Amino acid sequence: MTQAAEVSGIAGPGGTGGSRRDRLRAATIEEIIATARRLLVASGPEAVSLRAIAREMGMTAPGLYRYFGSHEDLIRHVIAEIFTELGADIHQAIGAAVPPHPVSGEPSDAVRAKLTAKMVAACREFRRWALNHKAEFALLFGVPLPGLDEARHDIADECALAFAGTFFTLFLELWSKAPFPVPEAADIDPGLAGQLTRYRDALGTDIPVGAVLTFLRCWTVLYGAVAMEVFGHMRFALEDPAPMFELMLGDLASMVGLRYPPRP
Amino acid sequence: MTQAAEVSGIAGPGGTGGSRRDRLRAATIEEIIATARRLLVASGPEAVSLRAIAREMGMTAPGLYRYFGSHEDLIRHVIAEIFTELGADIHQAIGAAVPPHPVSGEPSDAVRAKLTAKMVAACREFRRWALNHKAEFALLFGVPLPGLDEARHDIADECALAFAGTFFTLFLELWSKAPFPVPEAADIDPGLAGQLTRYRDALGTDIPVGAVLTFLRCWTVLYGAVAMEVFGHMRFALEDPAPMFELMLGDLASMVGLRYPPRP
DNA sequence: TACTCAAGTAAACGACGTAAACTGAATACA
DNA sequence: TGTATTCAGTTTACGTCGTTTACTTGAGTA
Repeated sequence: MTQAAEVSGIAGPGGTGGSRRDRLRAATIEEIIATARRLLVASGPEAVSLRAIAREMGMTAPGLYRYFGSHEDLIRHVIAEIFTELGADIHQAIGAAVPPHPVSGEPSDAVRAKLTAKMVAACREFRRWALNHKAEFALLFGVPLPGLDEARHDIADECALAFAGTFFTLFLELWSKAPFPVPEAADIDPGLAGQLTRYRDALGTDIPVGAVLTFLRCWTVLYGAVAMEVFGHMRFALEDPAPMFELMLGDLASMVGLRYPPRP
Repeated sequence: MTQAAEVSGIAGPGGTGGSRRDRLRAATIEEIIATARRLLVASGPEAVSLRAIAREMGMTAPGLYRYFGSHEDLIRHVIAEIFTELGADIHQAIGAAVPPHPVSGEPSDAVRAKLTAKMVAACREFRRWALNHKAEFALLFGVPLPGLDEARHDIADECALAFAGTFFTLFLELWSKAPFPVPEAADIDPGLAGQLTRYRDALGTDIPVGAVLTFLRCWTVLYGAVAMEVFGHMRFALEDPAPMFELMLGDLASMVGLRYPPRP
């Protein structure tokens, strides 16, 4: 009966639009996630329902329970994939960064110019991606899915950590090639120092805790600026926050001993 | 029939729990919003459905359409009320602020100490409220309801603007009682300067656009720190971000020419 | 050839937002 | 005083959703 229905289209894919997957091959987790992402991008977060995904794949919603324990479980896998992709995207932007103009002066000036270009490229790419992928950004960096208190640890958190690593790797490069002053460990609140030490050890590096602190402060500032703009919480004052983002890049640069915009 | 059902409880409020409102009086918008808020606080944002609100009030969901055009319309009124309440809350915290210890030295030091205490109190109260009202904070400052692009202007935006006024009033006080250096108007990107001028004029003050810029940068930093913490996006590194918030208060203070923590 | 099992489907449950039609009481007007 | 209108809902219904349960089907295997 099922196959009869499948064949009953008068010829060719028939009236349903031809987007049904091959009935003789099982679906894969990757296909499901890819379909969910297409729906997310095309029609926003609330369009990513099990029924819509299944419809898009030519199957029915309960079938998806073979692959995911729940709707939320599926979404968390989507989040994980987006984190990974965004990380790679920013990684590539860092690699492609070049200083805006050749630098005269001492060799260390050239190094700093290159590092500044990388940092600016990473932050700009983060903002650019966020503004071009608002629904995805909201999923990754907006209010979390389950509850606001729950402390889970799943694949999405895993990938979030890896994503943070993208920025942290850049930060390490800044630190190693052009060290900058950071708070003394002795000057940091003991409770905070302990947490920072744990995080540093989890990262597997040996930079001072003060540097880890600086990293997190940079990340907070960057997150605030981008989230504010993407979520439209700046529209009460500003139509186009782009110039303010550039100013914030200057703040960020000075936190890591660089200068932006550079002296021409 | 309706009234018979109302009376059919064996005696007293009966089995439904006694939370039904008086059938002889019409509901009011305020009652509906208050009921929605109770549900929001008690059971999170997804619990605030028209059916649940109506149930709680002893009526049926379509009846609410007499008062609101849609579920979203109702929620936006809830948001507006929360904005107003939060503004009043912070306003009160500012009024109650006192410097941590008596200040010796010049009179201007006492003024600065008082201003610092107010600023710190306002920011701390914002964070405290956010952490104690996560669901409400998410509604106000998370990803907006309709879409991420739409530019609407309704009662919620009205109240958001008024809420910003709470912080801006404080900022004006800081500026007038202890002026601090701000960017020169000539040094600001022309496009940004134009936007800042418009916003300043809408606010009805005559402070320099550089001061408006400083205000918005402070707000961005504060928003970033609090949103990050409330949404749990810092948990990948830190369990308790409270000490980092205190550090950020120091950054904020220095942006407005104050010092925090103060020299003892 | 019969058995097992993965990968689904079909039907159903209780939620949800919303639309349309209807009802009973209060009010306005002749 | 009687009648028309309006208010404040209710009833019913539609299509959506996540999820559960029971059933089917085709492929691989003992």
